[in-house]
This record gives sequence, structure tokens and C-alpha cells, in this order.
Amino acid sequence: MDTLKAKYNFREHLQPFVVFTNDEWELFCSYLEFISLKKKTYFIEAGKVCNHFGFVNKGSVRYFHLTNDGTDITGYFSFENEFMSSYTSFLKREPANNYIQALEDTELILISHKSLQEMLASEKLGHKMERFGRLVAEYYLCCYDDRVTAFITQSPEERYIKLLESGRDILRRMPQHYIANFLGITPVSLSRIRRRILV
Amino acid sequence: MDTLKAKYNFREHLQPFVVFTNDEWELFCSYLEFISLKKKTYFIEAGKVCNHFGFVNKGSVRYFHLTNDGTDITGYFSFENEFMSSYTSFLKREPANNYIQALEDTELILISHKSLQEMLASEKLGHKMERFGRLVAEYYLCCYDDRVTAFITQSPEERYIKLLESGRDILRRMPQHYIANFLGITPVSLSRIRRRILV
DNA sequence: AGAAAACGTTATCTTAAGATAATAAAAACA
DNA sequence: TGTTTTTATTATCTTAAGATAACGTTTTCT
Repeated sequence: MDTLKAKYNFREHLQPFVVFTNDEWELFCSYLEFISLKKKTYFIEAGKVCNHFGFVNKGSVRYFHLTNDGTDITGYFSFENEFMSSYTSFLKREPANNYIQALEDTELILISHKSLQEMLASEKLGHKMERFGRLVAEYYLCCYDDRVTAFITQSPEERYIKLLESGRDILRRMPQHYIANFLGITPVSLSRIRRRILV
Repeated sequence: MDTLKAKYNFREHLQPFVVFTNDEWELFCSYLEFISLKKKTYFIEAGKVCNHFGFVNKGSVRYFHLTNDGTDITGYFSFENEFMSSYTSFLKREPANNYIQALEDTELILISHKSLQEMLASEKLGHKMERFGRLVAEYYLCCYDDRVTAFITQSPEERYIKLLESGRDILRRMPQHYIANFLGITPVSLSRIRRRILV
């Protein structure tokens, strides 16, 4: 991985959340880790504590759950230039209840929990990192809020149509059965919905 | 409302998120507003921007959506000693898509968006308020994450049983048709589920 | 206390989702 | 290139959820 380019790209995509001075940026970068994940390998597995918060520099990942009867249910995706973590596990220091798997060869920029704590506690970066953390959490909170609202106010068909209208990457890049899981239905059911709304 | 007692209680319940020195606390308090909400009145209505983040000192509130065909769908509740806001609207400064209504005579401690911005920008409170905001957002993020996971991995019946096992306040204090909405199903359907699991 | 509203259950009917299996097409791979 | 594997659709059957209405009970209101 070209870490120089990766850093540059990361800084770019951090702008909506935090803008660093050059000095701060150098310090911040000293905490970063860069890893590559081969297709189909795991970033985190259920039962293990997620120790990193990440940024997808290249590639994409899939979040999924394994239910008691062994069914694989996809809950979310992160594409390049998006954050990625088993966030609840990372924050609570509890075992994750989901897996995160690379869907293609993927480059990640990681911040370990320990590094984050150090930055939060540091004189130079602390304040800015608190803000960064707040804005990231708020951003995802709003996303989750939308999603919960969709589950309680809309039918599966309505949720799918909304997703279509949103034009999100998911539609172009993910197989349909993952999308079905994401919408809270079975792949067979989504296939039927698609036929229904075509007529 | 006894604002002295309310402040004391608020400080107590803020502890998991932020611990203020006495000086900081005085300053913080100078930004607070105290209001009482009569039963059935609204804290926020859909279409209006939510300008306050609140804490329920006494009473309880219900969050609900009105769908296009006029159906009222309850999405959430806040009881005493919990936070309360149309958070997405508050954060994004966009019109809310939901209502928040007092279920009984309710006492609220409020922070206006303007006050919060001032605190965040202030020398004395800024850093601590960033952290406070971060921890609150993270807390709710985890709650939402659980809820979304329940929607995609569990059946309505399983969700209800989990709720039963959780022993949450909702069960004791909310009418069943609100609980049904909260679980993403109709009241009639919840009634059937209850009968099913009794046998 | 009496009237009105809200609530929970039940019944009926309709609709759609889950489970499962078969099939065909597309993609991955080796 | 030829072979798996993955994917999407379709069919059948079963199950449960939505819509609606009726009913009795409880709660709220005045």
C-alpha cells in the first residue's frame, strides 16, 4: 500500500469531521497503522473484542451476523473512504457480535483503541480528538436513526424502493442477497418484491 | 419545579458521561433552561427544527411518527433521568420527522443548540463538553446498533421475548400498542404473539 | 357518577413473508 | 477452458403479519 497517498486521502476525507494543522497531522499520523486485507479475510470475528477503528482506503468490507442456526446475515457495508469498525465492541470493550470481512483486497488505515485513548488524553490532540469522536458518533447515530425509523414505519417493499431512490453504492456493488439482509428480509422475498414493482 | 433538586439530580445522572468541578458546574448551569410540560403537550413537532437537547427530570415522553395515511407510530420513549431530544434534527439543524409528546406532567432540563455551541466554543467548558457530547452520542449509537441488529436478525416474536427478558421500564409503563410499534409490528400482531407464547 | 375515550383481545379475511427446493445464469477459479 | 461456486428467480407450501371490525374492559375526563 502507498501509505503516503493513503494518508493524503485520509486527511482529505477527515475534513468534514476534523481539520488538523500540519503539526497535529504529523502527530496524528504517528498513531496510525496501515494494513492490507486479502479478499475474504476477516477484520474482526464475533466473540473477539474489536481493538481498532478503521478507514477504508481501498476496497470494501461486509458486516454480518451468524445466527444460532448458522445463517449468515449481512447488516452493513463500508466502502472506500468510509469508516469501519465493530463500533459497539470497540467502544464498550466487549466481544463483538458480528464479523467484518473484506469483500475484495482492501487497504485499511487503523487507529487502535490504545492509540485513541492516548490521543484523547494528550495535551496537543485531546480536544480535537474529542470533537472528532463526537462528530463521527453523531454522524453514525443519525444514520442508525434513519434506519430504525425505516424499520418501524415502512414495509420491506417501501424500504427497498427508498434504497433504490437513494442511489447508494450498495445497489451497484453488492449482490442482492446481501441487500435483502440489509433490508431485514430474505433474498427470496426481495426477488419477489423486485418482480412486484416491475409490473 | 424545584430547580435546585433538579440540578442536583441532573449532575448525579451526568456522572457516567462527564464529571464537573464546582466551578464548571456553576458555569454549565447558567446555560440550562427548566421547563414543565403538561401531559399530552408536545416537546417537538414534525416539520420543526428541534432546538433543544433535554434531560427528563420527572415524567416521561413518547417519540412518534405520523405516516402519510395518518397512522401514529411510536418509536421510542424517554423516562425520568434519561436524555431526550429529536437528536437528528437537533444535530443536523433540519426539520424533525417525529413528534415528542409528554405522557404525563413532565419536567425537563434543556440545553439549547445555541448554548451548547457556546459551551463547546468556550475556553473553560469546551473540552469537557466535547467529551460529554461524544460519550452521549456513543451511548445512543450502541443502543441503536442493538436495535438494528434485532430487526435484521430476529423475528417480531423473538424481539418481544428479548424485550421481556430485558425487563425494561417500557414493559411496565407503556400501553401495549406503543410497545408493538416500538417492536416494528401492529398492536393486533403483538396481542397474537402474547397469546402464542403463553401456550 | 356517568359519559367518552383508550385499550387489549379475538375473529375473519387478505396479503406477504419464511422455508425449501429446483433451475438457470453468471461469476469465480484454478 | 472447463468446472465449481455463487447468485437470482421461480414454484410450492406454510406461517405469520396487516387490515378491519366487533366486543368487553379499563381508564380518563368532566
